[in-house]
Amino acid sequence: MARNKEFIKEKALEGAMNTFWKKGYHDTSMQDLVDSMGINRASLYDTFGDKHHLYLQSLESYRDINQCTLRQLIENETISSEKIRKILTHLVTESLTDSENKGCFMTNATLEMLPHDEDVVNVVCDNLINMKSLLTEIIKEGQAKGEIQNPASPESLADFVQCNLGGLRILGKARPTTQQLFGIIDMVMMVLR
Amino acid sequence: MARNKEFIKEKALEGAMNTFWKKGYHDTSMQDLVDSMGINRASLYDTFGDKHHLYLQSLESYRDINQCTLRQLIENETISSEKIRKILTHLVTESLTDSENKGCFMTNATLEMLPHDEDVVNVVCDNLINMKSLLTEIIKEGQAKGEIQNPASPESLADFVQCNLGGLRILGKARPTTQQLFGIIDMVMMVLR
DNA sequence: CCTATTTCAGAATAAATATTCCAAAATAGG
DNA sequence: CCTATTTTGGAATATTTATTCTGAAATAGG
Repeated sequence: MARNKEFIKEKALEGAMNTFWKKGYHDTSMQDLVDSMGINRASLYDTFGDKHHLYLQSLESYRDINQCTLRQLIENETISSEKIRKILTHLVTESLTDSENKGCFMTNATLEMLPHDEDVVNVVCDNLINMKSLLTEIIKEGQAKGEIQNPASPESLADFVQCNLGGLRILGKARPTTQQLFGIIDMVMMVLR
Repeated sequence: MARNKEFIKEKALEGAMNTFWKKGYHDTSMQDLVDSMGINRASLYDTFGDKHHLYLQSLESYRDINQCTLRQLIENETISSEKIRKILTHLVTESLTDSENKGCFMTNATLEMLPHDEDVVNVVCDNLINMKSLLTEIIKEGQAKGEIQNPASPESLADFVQCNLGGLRILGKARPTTQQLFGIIDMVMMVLR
């Protein structure tokens, strides 16, 4: 029995996510958020809480979207090693084509907010664990089917792939060349064999 | 024919470097810098220019110190592949032992300031090029001596190692385990063979 | 010992910041 | 149509910010 919101929460959150993604936490002002979310100051505080709480919700939203995108990306691929390649290629392609070159919000958040922000630590570690278990699963399956012949443990190989995903994110920020990034992918794939 | 400075420029710059390293550019206030550098506001502006200029000098200083440390680290090692291992191990050890877990200033700067800050782009790319040529040199030498048997081009292998150095920096921030990071080193060394 | 010049200490400034407040607008249920 | 309740717009507030200014302190060279 009252007035209705004039905006869609998810749309507004998407605006916040893009701004935090592009500018990071400390360089984003509430004014930036008011602009990019397309809602009023009071509505912002009322619906999302303060800046830090909104940042957390943005990061969690990014994590969910990303996990979902990745799983969709590989669901129709039958060869396990090719699943890994698709994940790596997806990241590299994103790095090379994003005109704003924002990188990965999760990685950006890791380097900006860790180790001091406990809340962000939780989201980042949660994401890292999810990602690792996805990779481990794929690798385990690949070893069983003989598509991945490296005899190291699936966990170790997953760590290795995850390390390279992070490294590609960094290199992707610093005027990378296409061949440089795809060369690294080939090298990683060679390791899995 | 005038008053002398009451501080040592290099010492003051070291204080600034540590603060920017720990907190990043945007979360560091001039007050933080006045405190950590142990000098007066007016002296700071007079000697180092504004905040951005001071940041640049701090980053350049970090780059120089780091390059120097790395070259010293490997100068007494005769086996090329072991030089690479020493570089990787040095980074991991630093990540695991730094009580503040600051990570690498250069990597932090890359994710915080790129792609928009042209001045930082220059320092970062310069450092990346230096690092790559160091790695390439070592790998080329190792291949010639048969200590590195992977037949890929030294440049590609250098890219690969550099990618993993970056990845380790990220993983090193998020509650890593010792075995996880050293496991990745073993995997990278296995690739070089 | 002067004095020209630089450094220093901290107050002053002006802009940006995150957050709160208040009154007007909207609306769902009676 | 009321009215209780929520949302909204934007002004208000109180910090914090980077930078500049002013005048006193120090000192090297004459």
